[in-house]
Amino acid sequence: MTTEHRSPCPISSFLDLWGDRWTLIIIRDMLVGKRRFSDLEAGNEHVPPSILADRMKKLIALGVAERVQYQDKPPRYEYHLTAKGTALRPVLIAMGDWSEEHLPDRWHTPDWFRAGRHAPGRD
Amino acid sequence: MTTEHRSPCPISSFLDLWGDRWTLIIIRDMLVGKRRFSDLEAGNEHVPPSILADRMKKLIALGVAERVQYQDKPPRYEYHLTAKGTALRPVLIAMGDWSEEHLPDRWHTPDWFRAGRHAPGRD
DNA sequence: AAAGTAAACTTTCGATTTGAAAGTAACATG
DNA sequence: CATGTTACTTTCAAATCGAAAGTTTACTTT
Repeated sequence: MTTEHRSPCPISSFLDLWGDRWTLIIIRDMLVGKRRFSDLEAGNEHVPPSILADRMKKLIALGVAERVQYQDKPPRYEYHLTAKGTALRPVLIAMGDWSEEHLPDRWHTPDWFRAGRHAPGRD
Repeated sequence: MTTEHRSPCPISSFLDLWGDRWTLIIIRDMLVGKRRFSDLEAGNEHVPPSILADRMKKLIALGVAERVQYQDKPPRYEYHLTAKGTALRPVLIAMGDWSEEHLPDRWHTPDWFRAGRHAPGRD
């Protein structure tokens, strides 16, 4: 993966990496505490598994997530965000703020998300 | 244009609208004070004119920009952001902040951009 | 022991989107 | 009257998307 940037502008560079319809939705779900492929796949927006697999490879290649084996007998894996990944939270909050103010009938961003915590029930 | 949202989540709704490689770059340049098609086309990243035309139609349809005729004799038009459009600035700033911290050798977001002003020399 | 379930993916393939290049329309200028 | 400027549109091959089905490995149920 050649991480080529269209210009040295930090905004366009951000979009070079994350400017698509799915990647930041996956990051959102990981910030909420989801770790497993099937969990991420089953979200509200139904990421196709082909796209999810592709994006997880990209996240790992960019150092934003890590793949960890969490059991042996049937080999199973889960994903964790790195600090570089959790640092994306303010961007997602800003996006949510714009939508809540300018689009009708959107959900509210929960306080635990703003505060940097997981969804209640996850840890 | 059916503005269909994948879910009522404000983050995914934001990505339904702006989740691509070009639209927010165009918004960035408009926030910087660029108004004319040729100005927007000539930016650092070189938006193809076919994409620029398509995105401007979308911005207008969504109430984020307006098209104004600024001369008659050869009919010429320019674009202005609405309040709904300028409200995207905090999202772009958050994106830039992430890139400055996590990608090497990016430009710094200028203070006048953070402060909500145009580029020096534009008004 | 055969059948079914589950997790984590991969493969296939038609449809959509992208983006480079060239073309168009309406005038202005030299 | 030839060239330039602005604001686009058209064309088309290539890349990407995404729905559906298939694969692998191992455990669980009948």
